[in-house]
Amino acid sequence: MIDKLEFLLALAREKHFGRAAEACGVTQPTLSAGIKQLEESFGVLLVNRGSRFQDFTPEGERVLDWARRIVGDARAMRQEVHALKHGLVGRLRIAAIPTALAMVETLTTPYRARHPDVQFTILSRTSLEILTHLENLEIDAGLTYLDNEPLGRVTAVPLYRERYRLLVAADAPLGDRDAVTWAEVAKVPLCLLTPDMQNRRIIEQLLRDTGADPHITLESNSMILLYSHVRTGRWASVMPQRLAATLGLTDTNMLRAIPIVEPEASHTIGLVAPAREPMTPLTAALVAEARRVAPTLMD
Amino acid sequence: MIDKLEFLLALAREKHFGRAAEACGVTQPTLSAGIKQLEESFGVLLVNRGSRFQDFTPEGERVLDWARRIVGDARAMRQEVHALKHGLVGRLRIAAIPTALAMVETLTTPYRARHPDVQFTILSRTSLEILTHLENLEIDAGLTYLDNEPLGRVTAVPLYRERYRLLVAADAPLGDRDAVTWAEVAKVPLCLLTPDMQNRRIIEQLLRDTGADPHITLESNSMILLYSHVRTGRWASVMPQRLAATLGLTDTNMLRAIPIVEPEASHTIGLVAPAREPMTPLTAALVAEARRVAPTLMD
DNA sequence: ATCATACGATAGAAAACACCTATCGATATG
DNA sequence: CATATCGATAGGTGTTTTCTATCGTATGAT
Repeated sequence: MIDKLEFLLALAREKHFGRAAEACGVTQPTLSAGIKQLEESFGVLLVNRGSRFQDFTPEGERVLDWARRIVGDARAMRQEVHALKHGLVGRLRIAAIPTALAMVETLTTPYRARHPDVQFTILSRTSLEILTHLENLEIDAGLTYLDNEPLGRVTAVPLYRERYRLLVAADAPLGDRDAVTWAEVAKVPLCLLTPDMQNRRIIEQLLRDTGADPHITLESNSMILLYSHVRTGRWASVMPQRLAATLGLTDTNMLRAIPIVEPEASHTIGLVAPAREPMTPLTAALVAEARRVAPTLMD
Repeated sequence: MIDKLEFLLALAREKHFGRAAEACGVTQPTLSAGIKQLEESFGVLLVNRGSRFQDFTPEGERVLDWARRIVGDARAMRQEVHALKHGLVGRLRIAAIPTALAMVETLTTPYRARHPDVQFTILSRTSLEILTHLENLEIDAGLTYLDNEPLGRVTAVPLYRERYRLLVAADAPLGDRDAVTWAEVAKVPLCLLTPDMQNRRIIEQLLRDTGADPHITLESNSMILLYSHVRTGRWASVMPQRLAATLGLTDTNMLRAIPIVEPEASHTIGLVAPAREPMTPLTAALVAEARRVAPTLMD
């Protein structure tokens, strides 16, 4: 039964019987049969298919919702029992938005000190991807914006507030200022993340709110790429202050990190984890760690 | 997997492999094998047994906790999908403490008007039994005291407050009074419920608090039995006012229902249901009904 | 229109699994 | 010490699961 529900979850992820089967480690007929068995046991069609996967029926969506919960609970149960015997062992899968990647360390370092046998997989993802991956049980926790898009069924722990700075060479236009307005920033050619990133959309919105039409010279989904450009002092960018500090971009002779005002925008970033009660022990420990370090990060 | 968890739940209920197997509709070796498979899959012993069932290991208790949730969710899922197709159909299992039995009608009657295809099984149980049966998924909801013993993981809807009256013949001692004190009641021989009922313990405590040693002439776990005795006018009892009214005991020529004061004791009675989110559709509808009628019952 | 391709359903065989009956061994009970 | 009770074990049987191979259909390209 639970295996069949896993089939259904895989199908929801992959939207493709063959790939879903592969993800589950079974052949396509096996997965097809599994889905059909679910349908027969419920007496309802769950998947609309016409020679290929189309989508889920309303009933299918409901079952999917339950399946996420039941499968998640089953995994949490296994993990908890295992932890009772062997302590906290396993792999924690975390996803973070690019601008928060540098902050993951503030969680993982103390976590590892407490639980040295836990391994980490940390992925760079968009805020939307983080939420869907949380839903699909593909990650255990995420680091993302808490106050913008609706989060869904998650527990959130606020960690810090993202405030924006203009990173620019000291001898470039605006480079001598103690503060700049968004209207002024909008006139400078910028390196930013790609538009699928919420950070980019936030910044672009702030720029547009001034009435200007911002000019994005260079965009990338990789912070390393933006970093390497900005560090030369020949490119400007808008970055969260804390991130720029972590990257050492505020300490160079060439570069200045200038507070941007009017409005003094900020967004809360925090840890999100599935709203399961109780959580898996690994995740619970991460949330505990987050609550512990949050006071040292929030202002 | 889920079937095995059901085995475990049955074993927790019956504390006996053979009876648990019978309850699950399988033979004892099958159930034994199922438990053993769970143990092997977790790599931990779940049940302490030495030639017979003893108890659950700590790990077993944890698994049991998860099993309750997972099995409950699986059932809720089935019911919800079924309800999507066929509307609210099925059987609602309710347990109520004896003094609340007469109030069940205030929920079931409007419920049935809304959902005529739902059948009911209503059992008379002690407040403790109600809570364990809720835990074990043997009932869908209960009617019991909300403000005395700890309730556990349930959602509670207060329905009404139980206040106490002395039921006594008009020509008996105290029969002419407009109000009596608990101290006075303590001197009258009474018919009450058996001591496993919380109502009995509540009333007896109130009587003892006066310093007296109450005299219980007759006790029973059946309200019908108490009713038939009290109705003759030859026996006295202490009953919740609302119950006495429902039974018509306050309208006879012979009998009087006298408010008991000093202290003016009262206890909240309400609907309890498993704290599952979302609930099964049948249970959710019952809780909704309770919230609807509560204002008409509470004072 | 025709062909090629991708996708999911179906058929049939082999393997795995679950469940049963019968029985054993151990431990309480008289 | 005899007996009954309980749960584990053994062995056999029927079902279920899963595999490989193939089919039918829709889609897209030529």
